[in-house]
Amino acid sequence: MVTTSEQNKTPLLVIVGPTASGKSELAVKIARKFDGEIISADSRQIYRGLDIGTGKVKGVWKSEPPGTSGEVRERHIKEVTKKRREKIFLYKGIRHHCIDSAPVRRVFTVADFKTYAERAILDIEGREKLPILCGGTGFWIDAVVSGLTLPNVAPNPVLRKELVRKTQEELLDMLARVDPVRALTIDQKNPHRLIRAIEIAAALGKVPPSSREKFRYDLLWLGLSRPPVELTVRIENRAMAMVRAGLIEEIRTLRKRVGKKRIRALGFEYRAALEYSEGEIGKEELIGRLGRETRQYAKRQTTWWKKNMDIRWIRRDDDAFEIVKAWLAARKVGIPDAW
RNA sequence: GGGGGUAUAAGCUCAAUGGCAAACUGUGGGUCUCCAAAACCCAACUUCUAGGUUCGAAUCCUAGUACCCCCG
Repeated sequence: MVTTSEQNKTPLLVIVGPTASGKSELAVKIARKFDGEIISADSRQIYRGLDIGTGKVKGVWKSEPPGTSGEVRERHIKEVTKKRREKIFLYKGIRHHCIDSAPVRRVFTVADFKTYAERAILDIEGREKLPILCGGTGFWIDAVVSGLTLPNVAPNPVLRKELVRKTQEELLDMLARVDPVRALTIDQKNPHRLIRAIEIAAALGKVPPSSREKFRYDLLWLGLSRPPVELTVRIENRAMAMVRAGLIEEIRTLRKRVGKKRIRALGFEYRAALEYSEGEIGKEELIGRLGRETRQYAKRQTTWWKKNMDIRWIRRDDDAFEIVKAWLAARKVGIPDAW
């Protein structure tokens, strides 16, 4: 039997698609069929308390039955006692990772996600299950699967506070002085990026060149696409469903825990819902905005994935099953490149 | 019936001493080394209608149309 390099790598199924395309449900179906676990790649479902506005699946937290996790027995008794009631997030019987992993108050970054997701993949691999990375945040997915190396510089709130007061020109000047190379390649009118680059340069002297690690995974990219009209309808329905499901109540609960500024940073649904709960806009406008802004977002997502030629776009669940089946079979036999 | 006012992009708010018709929202396309549902970039579409004055009109003049206000 031919052993290919692909076989030595961890298999990783990646499922992408615009919001409201139904990729979460597809991922669950695939997980059930092929014995997998899901890693959510969603920059906001990572937070506890953001459920309705993020379209989080209605899973439940359950204590892991004793003995399920092999490593638990290996641990020292004391530690076992402390950690014995490890909780897992289950939806339709499928374990989900990277959901409810951080408090809203904290800012969870791509770098954090990369760490968490990689740990989850190892964990799933240890249980000999198929890891399925599924979500709408393209940047987060790429950071994990394409091995994007992020400079090891944590956000510096003190420096940022100082920098946000500066104009875009001043920021560009500052960056040009410390790192003229990066100043040329950067999105020069984008204050966010300028601040981040200055922050990195302040810590490391200059911004390291963008680099990619070697591929560690044997990837299968699946993209769930919908005809534009159908997606629009799904998005409109989703907007109304969100309000009906209690988006406003969710905002009120959040308001007790964090300030308005933080809520606004949690995405357009939360910005709009906040304005509604403050009486600044009516219900009709709220729903209208949710629909419109979701459509715009879906477009940005599509733009992100457009250039990724590895994605196999499918429309029906059955097509996805076929492709996954063939991929797994090929791995077993050792066909180097089934596609 | 008489008097006064307003009219600028698909929409809304609305800018332009008689001198290249802007901004906002939306729409379409795009960017991406740590808040990425974020932030940013590019593009297309406009002066109510018809005349007149002028080298040149969104702007000044005349008439019309629509809407608003006041007096009958």
